[in-house]
Amino acid sequence: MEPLVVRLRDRGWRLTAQRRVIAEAMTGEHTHLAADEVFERARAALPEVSRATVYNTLNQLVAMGELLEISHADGRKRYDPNVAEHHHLVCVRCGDMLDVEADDPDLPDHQQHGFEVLGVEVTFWAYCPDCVRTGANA
Amino acid sequence: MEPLVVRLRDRGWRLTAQRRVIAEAMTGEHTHLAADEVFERARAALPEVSRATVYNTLNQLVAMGELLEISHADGRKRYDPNVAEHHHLVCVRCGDMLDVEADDPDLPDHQQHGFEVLGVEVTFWAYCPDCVRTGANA
DNA sequence: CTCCGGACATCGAATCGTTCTAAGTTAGGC
DNA sequence: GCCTAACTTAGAACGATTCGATGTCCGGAG
Repeated sequence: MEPLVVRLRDRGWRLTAQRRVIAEAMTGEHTHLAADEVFERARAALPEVSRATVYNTLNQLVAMGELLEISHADGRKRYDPNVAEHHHLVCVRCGDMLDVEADDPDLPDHQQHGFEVLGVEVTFWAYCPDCVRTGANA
Repeated sequence: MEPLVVRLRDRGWRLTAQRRVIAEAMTGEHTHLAADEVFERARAALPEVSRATVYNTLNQLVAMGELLEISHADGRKRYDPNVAEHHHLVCVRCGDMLDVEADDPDLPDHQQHGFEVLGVEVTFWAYCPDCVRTGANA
Protein backbone atom coordinates (compact mmCIF):
# COMPACT_ATOMS: atom_id res chain seq x y z
CA MET A 1 0.00 0.00 0.00
CA GLU A 2 1.12 3.56 -0.50
CA PRO A 3 2.53 5.37 2.46
CA LEU A 4 0.16 7.11 4.80
CA VAL A 5 1.00 10.63 3.67
CA VAL A 6 0.32 9.72 0.05
CA ARG A 7 -3.05 8.20 0.86
CA LEU A 8 -3.96 11.23 2.87
CA ARG A 9 -3.04 13.60 0.07
CA ASP A 10 -5.03 11.51 -2.38
CA ARG A 11 -8.07 11.90 -0.21
CA GLY A 12 -7.77 15.63 -0.48
CA TRP A 13 -6.69 15.95 3.12
CA ARG A 14 -4.81 19.17 3.59
CA LEU A 15 -1.31 18.06 4.38
CA THR A 16 0.13 20.84 6.49
CA ALA A 17 3.59 20.71 7.98
CA GLN A 18 2.20 19.75 11.37
CA ARG A 19 -0.02 17.01 10.01
CA ARG A 20 2.82 15.66 7.94
CA VAL A 21 5.25 15.25 10.83
CA ILE A 22 2.50 13.66 12.90
CA ALA A 23 1.70 11.20 10.14
CA GLU A 24 5.38 10.47 9.66
CA ALA A 25 5.81 9.83 13.36
CA MET A 26 3.30 7.03 13.00
CA THR A 27 5.12 5.26 10.18
CA GLY A 28 8.25 4.20 12.02
CA GLU A 29 9.27 0.86 13.37
CA HIS A 30 7.45 1.22 16.67
CA THR A 31 3.83 0.89 15.79
CA HIS A 32 2.00 1.34 19.07
CA LEU A 33 2.71 4.86 20.18
CA ALA A 34 0.80 6.74 22.82
CA ALA A 35 -0.35 10.25 21.97
CA ASP A 36 2.40 11.78 24.03
CA GLU A 37 5.06 9.74 22.26
CA VAL A 38 3.70 10.89 18.94
CA PHE A 39 3.90 14.44 20.26
CA GLU A 40 7.55 13.99 21.23
CA ARG A 41 8.47 12.55 17.86
CA ALA A 42 6.56 15.18 15.95
CA ARG A 43 8.12 17.95 17.97
CA ALA A 44 11.58 16.57 17.32
CA ALA A 45 10.93 17.03 13.64
CA LEU A 46 9.04 20.31 13.94
CA PRO A 47 9.20 22.16 17.25
CA GLU A 48 6.11 24.27 16.57
CA VAL A 49 3.55 21.49 16.89
CA SER A 50 1.25 21.72 19.84
CA ARG A 51 -0.09 18.88 21.90
CA ALA A 52 -3.65 19.81 20.95
CA THR A 53 -2.84 19.50 17.26
CA VAL A 54 -1.43 16.04 17.84
CA TYR A 55 -4.61 14.96 19.59
CA ASN A 56 -6.81 16.59 16.95
CA THR A 57 -4.89 14.97 14.13
CA LEU A 58 -4.78 11.52 15.70
CA ASN A 59 -8.51 11.62 16.29
CA GLN A 60 -9.11 12.63 12.70
CA LEU A 61 -6.92 9.82 11.42
CA VAL A 62 -8.83 7.36 13.58
CA ALA A 63 -12.14 8.70 12.26
CA MET A 64 -10.81 8.38 8.71
CA GLY A 65 -9.91 4.77 9.38
CA GLU A 66 -6.20 5.35 8.85
CA LEU A 67 -5.28 4.54 12.43
CA LEU A 68 -6.57 2.12 14.99
CA GLU A 69 -7.08 3.36 18.51
CA ILE A 70 -6.27 0.78 21.14
CA SER A 71 -7.19 1.27 24.77
CA HIS A 72 -4.41 0.08 26.98
CA ALA A 73 -4.53 -1.02 30.60
CA ASP A 74 -2.36 1.91 31.71
CA GLY A 75 -5.00 4.38 30.62
CA ARG A 76 -3.13 5.87 27.68
CA LYS A 77 -4.57 5.14 24.27
CA ARG A 78 -2.22 3.72 21.63
CA TYR A 79 -2.39 4.39 17.91
CA ASP A 80 -1.70 1.63 15.45
CA PRO A 81 -1.09 2.34 11.75
CA ASN A 82 -1.87 -1.31 11.03
CA VAL A 83 -5.57 -1.07 10.32
CA ALA A 84 -5.94 -4.62 9.03
CA GLU A 85 -7.81 -6.83 11.47
CA HIS A 86 -5.23 -8.24 13.80
CA HIS A 87 -4.58 -9.16 17.40
CA HIS A 88 -2.16 -8.12 20.09
CA LEU A 89 0.36 -9.65 22.41
CA VAL A 90 0.51 -7.43 25.49
CA CYS A 91 3.12 -7.75 28.20
CA VAL A 92 1.45 -7.56 31.59
CA ARG A 93 4.61 -6.20 33.20
CA CYS A 94 5.95 -3.52 30.88
CA GLY A 95 2.90 -2.97 28.70
CA ASP A 96 4.78 -3.54 25.46
CA MET A 97 2.61 -4.62 22.53
CA LEU A 98 3.18 -6.70 19.43
CA ASP A 99 0.85 -7.28 16.51
CA VAL A 100 -0.04 -10.83 15.62
CA GLU A 101 -1.78 -11.99 12.48
CA ALA A 102 -5.49 -12.60 12.59
CA ASP A 103 -6.05 -16.10 11.30
CA ASP A 104 -9.54 -15.81 12.75
CA PRO A 105 -10.27 -19.47 13.18
CA ASP A 106 -13.84 -18.94 14.17
CA LEU A 107 -15.49 -15.61 13.83
CA PRO A 108 -18.66 -16.80 15.43
CA ASP A 109 -22.12 -16.46 14.08
CA HIS A 110 -22.82 -12.87 13.31
CA GLN A 111 -25.30 -12.66 16.15
CA GLN A 112 -24.52 -13.42 19.73
CA HIS A 113 -26.92 -12.87 22.60
CA GLY A 114 -28.69 -10.34 20.43
CA PHE A 115 -25.49 -8.42 19.78
CA GLU A 116 -24.62 -7.83 16.14
CA VAL A 117 -20.96 -8.77 15.94
CA LEU A 118 -18.76 -6.47 13.87
CA GLY A 119 -15.28 -7.73 14.59
CA VAL A 120 -13.16 -9.74 16.94
CA GLU A 121 -10.01 -8.71 18.70
CA VAL A 122 -7.91 -11.14 20.68
CA THR A 123 -5.56 -9.95 23.38
CA PHE A 124 -2.84 -12.33 24.41
CA TRP A 125 -1.65 -11.47 27.89
CA ALA A 126 1.96 -12.43 28.21
CA TYR A 127 5.45 -11.68 29.46
CA CYS A 128 7.60 -10.15 26.77
CA PRO A 129 11.08 -11.55 26.16
CA ASP A 130 12.76 -8.69 28.02
CA CYS A 131 10.61 -9.15 31.09
CA VAL A 132 11.10 -12.91 31.04
CA ARG A 133 14.85 -12.38 30.94
CA THR A 134 15.36 -9.53 33.35
CA GLY A 135 12.33 -9.66 35.60
CA ALA A 136 11.19 -11.63 38.56
CA ASN A 137 7.96 -12.56 36.84
CA ALA A 138 6.22 -13.37 40.06
CA MET B 1 -19.40 -20.48 45.19
CA GLU B 2 -20.02 -18.57 48.35
CA PRO B 3 -20.87 -14.93 48.05
CA LEU B 4 -18.07 -12.43 47.84
CA VAL B 5 -18.50 -11.05 51.35
CA VAL B 6 -18.27 -14.55 52.82
CA ARG B 7 -15.11 -15.36 50.95
CA LEU B 8 -13.58 -12.09 52.02
CA ARG B 9 -14.40 -12.70 55.65
CA ASP B 10 -12.96 -16.21 55.43
CA ARG B 11 -9.71 -14.75 54.23
CA GLY B 12 -9.46 -12.63 57.35
CA TRP B 13 -10.16 -9.47 55.42
CA ARG B 14 -11.47 -6.83 57.76
CA LEU B 15 -15.02 -6.38 56.62
CA THR B 16 -15.91 -2.84 57.56
CA ALA B 17 -19.22 -1.24 56.75
CA GLN B 18 -17.71 0.62 53.81
CA ARG B 19 -16.06 -2.45 52.36
CA ARG B 20 -19.25 -4.43 52.76
CA VAL B 21 -21.43 -2.00 50.82
CA ILE B 22 -18.76 -1.77 48.11
CA ALA B 23 -18.57 -5.53 47.82
CA GLU B 24 -22.34 -5.76 47.75
CA ALA B 25 -22.51 -3.17 45.00
CA MET B 26 -20.46 -5.51 42.86
CA THR B 27 -22.75 -8.50 43.30
CA GLY B 28 -25.83 -7.18 41.55
CA GLU B 29 -27.21 -7.89 38.15
CA HIS B 30 -25.05 -5.39 36.31
CA THR B 31 -21.62 -6.88 36.37
CA HIS B 32 -19.45 -4.34 34.60
CA LEU B 33 -19.54 -1.25 36.74
CA ALA B 34 -17.14 1.64 36.50
CA ALA B 35 -15.59 2.88 39.73
CA ASP B 36 -17.87 5.86 39.82
CA GLU B 37 -20.95 3.69 39.45
CA VAL B 38 -19.74 1.54 42.32
CA PHE B 39 -19.30 4.73 44.32
CA GLU B 40 -22.87 5.82 43.58
CA ARG B 41 -24.29 2.44 44.57
CA ALA B 42 -22.22 2.23 47.69
CA ARG B 43 -23.18 5.73 48.71
CA ALA B 44 -26.84 4.92 48.22
CA ALA B 45 -26.45 2.21 50.85
CA LEU B 46 -24.10 4.16 53.12
CA PRO B 47 -23.81 7.89 52.47
CA GLU B 48 -20.52 8.31 54.30
CA VAL B 49 -18.31 6.35 51.93
CA SER B 50 -15.66 8.35 50.20
CA ARG B 51 -14.52 8.02 46.65
CA ALA B 52 -11.00 7.18 47.80
CA THR B 53 -12.23 4.20 49.77
CA VAL B 54 -14.06 2.90 46.74
CA TYR B 55 -10.92 3.13 44.63
CA ASN B 56 -8.76 1.63 47.37
CA THR B 57 -11.14 -1.23 47.93
CA LEU B 58 -11.61 -2.01 44.25
CA ASN B 59 -7.85 -2.09 43.75
CA GLN B 60 -7.46 -4.41 46.70
CA LEU B 61 -10.13 -6.75 45.42
CA VAL B 62 -8.41 -6.82 42.05
CA ALA B 63 -5.09 -7.61 43.73
CA MET B 64 -6.78 -10.36 45.71
CA GLY B 65 -8.13 -11.85 42.51
CA GLU B 66 -11.74 -11.30 43.50
CA LEU B 67 -12.43 -8.83 40.73
CA LEU B 68 -11.24 -8.46 37.18
CA GLU B 69 -10.24 -5.01 35.99
CA ILE B 70 -11.16 -4.33 32.38
CA SER B 71 -9.89 -1.33 30.48
CA HIS B 72 -12.61 0.16 28.39
CA ALA B 73 -12.39 2.35 25.30
CA ASP B 74 -13.97 5.29 27.09
CA GLY B 75 -11.07 5.46 29.53
CA ARG B 76 -12.94 4.32 32.62
CA LYS B 77 -11.94 0.97 34.04
CA ARG B 78 -14.69 -1.57 34.64
CA TYR B 79 -14.79 -4.12 37.44
CA ASP B 80 -16.08 -7.60 36.80
CA PRO B 81 -16.90 -10.01 39.65
CA ASN B 82 -16.71 -12.87 37.18
CA VAL B 83 -13.08 -13.86 37.58
CA ALA B 84 -13.34 -17.04 35.53
CA GLU B 85 -11.61 -16.72 32.20
CA HIS B 86 -14.13 -15.32 29.79
CA HIS B 87 -14.61 -12.92 26.93
CA HIS B 88 -16.65 -9.80 26.28
CA LEU B 89 -19.18 -8.49 23.83
CA VAL B 90 -18.75 -4.72 23.71
CA CYS B 91 -21.16 -2.38 21.99
CA VAL B 92 -19.21 0.16 19.96
CA ARG B 93 -21.99 2.72 20.28
CA CYS B 94 -23.08 2.71 23.90
CA GLY B 95 -20.17 0.84 25.44
CA ASP B 96 -22.35 -1.77 27.10
CA MET B 97 -20.64 -5.06 27.88
CA LEU B 98 -21.74 -8.65 28.15
CA ASP B 99 -19.77 -11.66 29.32
CA VAL B 100 -19.47 -14.62 27.00
CA GLU B 101 -18.18 -18.03 27.88
CA ALA B 102 -14.62 -18.88 27.07
CA ASP B 103 -14.68 -22.08 25.08
CA ASP B 104 -11.06 -21.30 24.21
CA PRO B 105 -10.85 -23.28 21.04
CA ASP B 106 -7.18 -22.73 20.55
CA LEU B 107 -5.11 -21.22 23.27
CA PRO B 108 -2.06 -21.16 21.09
CA ASP B 109 1.31 -22.54 21.94
CA HIS B 110 2.47 -21.10 25.18
CA GLN B 111 5.17 -19.13 23.38
CA GLN B 112 4.55 -16.63 20.63
CA HIS B 113 7.22 -14.42 19.15
CA GLY B 114 9.20 -14.89 22.32
CA PHE B 115 6.29 -13.78 24.47
CA GLU B 116 5.25 -16.15 27.24
CA VAL B 117 1.48 -16.30 26.88
CA LEU B 118 -0.48 -16.22 30.14
CA GLY B 119 -4.04 -15.87 28.97
CA VAL B 120 -6.27 -14.91 26.12
CA GLU B 121 -9.10 -12.43 26.08
CA VAL B 122 -11.40 -12.01 23.11
CA THR B 123 -13.31 -8.81 22.58
CA PHE B 124 -16.30 -9.01 20.27
CA TRP B 125 -17.04 -5.56 18.91
CA ALA B 126 -20.74 -5.33 18.23
CA TYR B 127 -23.97 -3.36 18.31
CA CYS B 128 -26.04 -4.23 21.31
CA PRO B 129 -29.75 -4.99 20.86
CA ASP B 130 -30.81 -1.56 22.09
CA CYS B 131 -28.51 0.23 19.69
CA VAL B 132 -29.61 -1.95 16.80
CA ARG B 133 -33.23 -1.13 17.56
CA THR B 134 -33.09 2.54 18.38
CA GLY B 135 -29.96 3.75 16.71
CA ALA B 136 -28.90 4.75 13.26
CA ASN B 137 -26.00 2.34 13.33
CA ALA B 138 -24.16 4.16 10.60
C1' DC C 1 -3.74 42.21 -6.03
C1' DT C 2 -6.56 42.32 -2.27
C1' DC C 3 -10.04 40.95 0.52
C1' DC C 4 -12.86 37.35 2.57
C1' DG C 5 -14.29 33.02 4.41
C1' DG C 6 -13.29 28.93 6.14
C1' DA C 7 -10.15 25.50 7.50
C1' DC C 8 -6.25 24.84 10.42
C1' DA C 9 -3.15 25.45 14.43
C1' DT C 10 -2.06 27.26 18.89
C1' DC C 11 -2.09 28.18 23.83
C1' DG C 12 -3.88 27.61 28.08
C1' DA C 13 -7.63 26.50 30.85
C1' DA C 14 -10.89 22.99 31.92
C1' DT C 15 -12.35 18.32 32.55
C1' DC C 16 -12.28 13.56 33.67
C1' DG C 17 -10.80 9.49 36.03
C1' DT C 18 -7.73 8.16 39.40
C1' DT C 19 -4.20 8.43 43.08
C1' DC C 20 -1.95 10.70 46.84
C1' DT C 21 -1.60 12.99 51.33
C1' DA C 22 -2.28 14.28 55.78
C1' DA C 23 -5.23 13.97 59.33
C1' DG C 24 -9.02 11.74 61.74
C1' DT C 25 -11.53 7.36 63.19
C1' DT C 26 -12.14 2.63 64.42
C1' DA C 27 -11.35 -2.17 65.89
C1' DG C 28 -9.35 -5.48 68.62
C1' DG C 29 -5.30 -7.38 71.34
C1' DC C 30 -3.26 -6.44 75.67
C1' DG D 1 -9.94 1.14 79.01
C1' DC D 2 -5.44 2.05 76.21
C1' DC D 3 -2.31 1.44 72.04
C1' DT D 4 -1.33 0.42 67.71
C1' DA D 5 -2.24 -0.69 63.29
C1' DA D 6 -5.49 -0.72 59.96
C1' DC D 7 -8.96 1.87 57.89
C1' DT D 8 -11.42 6.03 56.18
C1' DT D 9 -11.88 10.74 54.97
C1' DA D 10 -11.92 15.23 52.19
C1' DG D 11 -9.58 17.53 49.27
C1' DA D 12 -5.40 18.41 46.71
C1' DA D 13 -2.68 16.62 43.05
C1' DC D 14 -1.95 14.21 38.91
C1' DG D 15 -1.77 12.59 34.02
C1' DA D 16 -4.25 12.12 29.84
C1' DT D 17 -7.34 14.29 26.97
C1' DT D 18 -10.58 17.85 25.30
C1' DC D 19 -12.41 22.46 24.91
C1' DG D 20 -12.65 27.37 23.79
C1' DA D 21 -10.95 31.51 22.29
C1' DT D 22 -7.82 33.51 19.35
C1' DG D 23 -4.58 33.79 15.65
C1' DT D 24 -2.84 32.28 11.09
C1' DC D 25 -2.83 30.61 6.55
C1' DC D 26 -4.65 29.57 1.87
C1' DG D 27 -7.38 29.74 -2.26
C1' DG D 28 -10.83 31.86 -4.84
C1' DA D 29 -14.08 35.95 -6.03
C1' DG D 30 -14.05 40.43 -7.14
